[in-house]
Amino acid sequence: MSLRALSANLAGTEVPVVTKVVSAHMSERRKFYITTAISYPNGRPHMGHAYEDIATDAIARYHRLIGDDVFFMTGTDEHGLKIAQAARTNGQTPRDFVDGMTSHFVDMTQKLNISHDRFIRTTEPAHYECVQDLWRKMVAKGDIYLDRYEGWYSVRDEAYYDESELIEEEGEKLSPQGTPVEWTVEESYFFRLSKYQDALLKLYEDRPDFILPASRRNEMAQFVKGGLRDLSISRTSFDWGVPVPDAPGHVMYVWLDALANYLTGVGYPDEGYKARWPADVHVIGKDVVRFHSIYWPAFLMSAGIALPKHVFGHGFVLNKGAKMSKSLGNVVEPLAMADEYGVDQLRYFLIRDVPFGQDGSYSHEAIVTRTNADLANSFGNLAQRTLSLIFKNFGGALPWNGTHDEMDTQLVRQIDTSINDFKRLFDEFNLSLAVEKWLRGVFLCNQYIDTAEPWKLKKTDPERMKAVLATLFVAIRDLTICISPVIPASADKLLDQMGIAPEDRTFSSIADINWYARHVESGFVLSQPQGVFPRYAEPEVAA
RNA sequence: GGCGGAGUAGCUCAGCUGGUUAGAGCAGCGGAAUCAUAAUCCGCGUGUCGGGGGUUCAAGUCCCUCCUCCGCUACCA
Repeated sequence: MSLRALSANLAGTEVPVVTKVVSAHMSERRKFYITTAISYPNGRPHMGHAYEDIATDAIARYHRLIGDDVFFMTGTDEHGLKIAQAARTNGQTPRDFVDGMTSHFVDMTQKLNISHDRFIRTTEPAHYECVQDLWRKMVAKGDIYLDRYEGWYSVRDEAYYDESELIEEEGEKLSPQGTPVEWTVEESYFFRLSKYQDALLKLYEDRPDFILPASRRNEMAQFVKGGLRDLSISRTSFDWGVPVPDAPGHVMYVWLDALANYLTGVGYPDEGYKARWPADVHVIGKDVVRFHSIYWPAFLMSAGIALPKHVFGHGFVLNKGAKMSKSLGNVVEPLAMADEYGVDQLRYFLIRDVPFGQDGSYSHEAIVTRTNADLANSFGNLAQRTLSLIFKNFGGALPWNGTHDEMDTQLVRQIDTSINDFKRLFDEFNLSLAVEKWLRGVFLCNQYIDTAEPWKLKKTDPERMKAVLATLFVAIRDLTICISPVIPASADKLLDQMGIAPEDRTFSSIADINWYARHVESGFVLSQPQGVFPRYAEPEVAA
C-alpha cells in the first residue's frame, strides 16, 4: 500500500473526526474570543499570572491551529484603592506607578511567548467610555440607585471590613491589620443584584457548562441560592477610578470597572463589538470565579448584552504544596524560572503537570524530571535519532518509495488516535490529560523505531529502511504540530529543521493526505539536525 | 455550623452513565540494543481502590455511616 493510499484510507474511513472537524472550519471560520483575567499590578507578576497567561495562550494557539478566528486578550486592572495606596507608598502618582508596574506584565507576556492580540489597560480612555456607557445602560434599566453604604471602616487602611473579619481587643474592635475601625456611613450607588438571583440560577441550569469546572458551578449556585444582596458599586473614599457619570465625587467600584474590560477590548460601545462578542471563555483564577459568574452576567443582563459562553476557574500553582507568599520566602519569580529551565519547559510542565481546574504543585525535582523525561528523552531524542538517520544515510534527502508494511499503517493509525484524543481533551479544557495522550503517541514512535530497527536495514533491506523513516518523519511532524500550542518556540525550531512551511503547521495540514509526497517532490534536504530539547543538567555543586 | 469536593501502587495521577485477571508515568530491580540528547526498548507491583455497613448476578464506580484533607460561605482584589 502506498503512503498516499494509506493516508487516504485513514483520513477517509478510520479517523473521520479529523476530516470532519477540519472541513467544517474551512468552510466558515468560527470566531473564538478568549481572555485571561486582567492582572492587578499592585506588585510584580508572580507565578499565578504566568500560569494563567500560559494556559490561556495554549488554548488560544490551539484554536488558531484548528482554524478558528481567534482573538486573545490579556491586560491589567489599574484602578482601585490598593493601587492608590501602593503608589503613595512608592512616592509616585497612581498613573506613574501603574505605567511602571504594567511594563513588567507586558515584559512577562513577551518573555513567555504569550500570543495575545490585545493587551488592555483599564486606564485607557476607550475603557472609560465603555464602562460609562455600561453604567448608563444599567441606569436606564432602573438597576442603579443611590443609597448609603454602612460598615466598619478603617481610616488607616481606607477599607471597609465585614463584622466577621474584625478582631476584638480589650473591648475595642480592630481590623485584621490591627488598625482601629469605626462604623461609617458613605453615600454609594447600588446595583440591584438581588433582582437577578433567579435569572442567574436559571443560567446555571440551562447552561451547565457556563461555569467550569463543575465543582465551581455548584459553589456559585449555592451562593446565589443563599440570597443576593444589592451591590455597592461606587466609592467616594478615593478617586483613582472611572468617574461615575453625572455624580461628582463617585468613582466606580473596581469590579464593575475591571470586568468591563472584556467589552472594551472588542470595541464596545461601538456596535462593531458584536463581531467578536460574546467571549467564548474567560480563563480566570478560582479566587475570582464569583465576580465572573455572578456579578458579570448580572451586569450584562442588566445592560442587555450577551453573556460569555464559559468562565473557567483554574487552580493555583503551589510551591511544594504551600501557597507562595512573601512571608514564607518561597515566592518564585516566573521569569527566573523561565531562564533556569527554558520557557517551553516551564510551559510544558505547567500544562502537563497541573490538572487544569485544580491546584498543582511545583518543585525543582518535578519540573526537571518532567521536562527531561518527556521533552528531552522521549520526544527530543526521537526526533534527533530519526532526523540523524535520514541525514546520514540519505544525505538529508527525504526517503520515499511508496511502500508500507502493516506495522507502518498501525503506527499512523495510532498517532491519529493520539492526536484526536488530544483535540477532544483540549476542547474540554482538560489540558494535562490531552498532553498525556500526545505523549502516548511519542512512546509509540519510540517502540516502533526500536522494533523496526532502521539502522540495521541499510545493508539488509534499504527499501524497507526508507519506508520506516518516511513513516517516522510524518509521525514526528504530526506530533510536533499537535503539541505546538504548548511549546511553540521549540516546535517551530523542529519544524523549521524538517522544512515544514509555516502555513502547513495546522491541524488541517495534519489531515492533508498528499503532504509528504509533495514535500519529497519539493526536493527539500535536511541539514545536520540540531537537538531542540536540551536535558537539564544539575549545576556542579562544590562538595 | 451549612453546602460541595476529594481520599486508587513509594511519588504524581487516569479510571465515562456499575460488568472480563484495577491502569499510566516517575522512582526501583533485571535484561536487550547502541541509530540517538548516557537517550530508547522489553520484563518485574501479594495495591484491604480511606474504615465499616448496604443495594446488586456484578461496585473503585450507586446508597448510608464514620475518619482525614480541601473548597465556598460577598463588597481588598
